[in-house]
Amino acid sequence: MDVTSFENCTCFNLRKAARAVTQVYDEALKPTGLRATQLSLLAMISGIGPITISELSKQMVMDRTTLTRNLKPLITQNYVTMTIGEDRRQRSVELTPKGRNCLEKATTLWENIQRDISDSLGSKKWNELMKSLDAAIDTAKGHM
Amino acid sequence: MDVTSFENCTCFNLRKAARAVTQVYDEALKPTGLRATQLSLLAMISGIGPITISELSKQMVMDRTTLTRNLKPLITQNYVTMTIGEDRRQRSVELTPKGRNCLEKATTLWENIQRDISDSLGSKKWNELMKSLDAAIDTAKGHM
DNA sequence: GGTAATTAAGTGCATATACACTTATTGTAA
DNA sequence: TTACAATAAGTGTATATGCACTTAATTACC
Repeated sequence: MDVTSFENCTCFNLRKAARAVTQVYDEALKPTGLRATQLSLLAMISGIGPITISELSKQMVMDRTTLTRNLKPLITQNYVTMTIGEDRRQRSVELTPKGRNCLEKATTLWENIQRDISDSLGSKKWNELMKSLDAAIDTAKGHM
Repeated sequence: MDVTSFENCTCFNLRKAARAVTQVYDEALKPTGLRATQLSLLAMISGIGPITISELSKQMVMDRTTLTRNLKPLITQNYVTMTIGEDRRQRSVELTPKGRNCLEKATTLWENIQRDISDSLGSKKWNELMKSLDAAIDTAKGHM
């Protein structure tokens, strides 16, 4: 494959795939009112919360200011609380019971679409995709 | 690998990788004033233009309304022209000489970062990534 | 030829993304 | 202890993304 052909742009193809797959996940998650990114956030906070904005942004590989804004609708809907930490510069982010409940309900739908997509891809190709993405993220981090 | 573990969410990992890689490409393209998405658009229009909005949006796997908005800054900067087609519902999109010139200059920078990233990944892993992304896009399209 | 269905594109709204800059707080060194 | 450096987070601005709805033009059917 020709690396220097525009149609093989790593960035373009990653974004294209992200757009396509996000639409499928968003559609599947519609009954929950959550977008794919929001579910990722709830799941991440559930797994490692209480956590600060900066730390969470590192875990998500997401700009800190992007994270702040992505948290906003989740806080408005009372899925997440943001409180001032011991170090008063920090903010501590945590799931509410309502957020945990929403996450639990969304998990079923997520599992369905996640399995659906990985089945369609086939186990081998899905594993390759996951490994390739991890490698791409590592490589990109090395260039930042 | 466990398909039903949140950290292996296909959508989350695709978006995460897209974020990380986009930042690297955007940084590399800074001297041109183009973002990665804008360069993709110029390159695509250059390759297949003149083309209608709907057709271009299909090629980009990008929502038509997203495309309209992404074209705006390129039109403002006079890199792209949008004219009314024979069928007056359609818009015909095309590169200007200025746009072609900008694309040409950006191509060198793009080739550098594209090669840099694929070299870091290694030829084998990069090829796997490209193939996996293509497969993911096809699978997603099948679910839309 | 006229009306209904179809098609092409735009707008309103909301989220997603990140850089540059600012504000508030904490740590450090003279 | 005070002044400066470092750290955590928010805001302004601009692009990126797509759904729901609207407008304009063409096609199809009678």
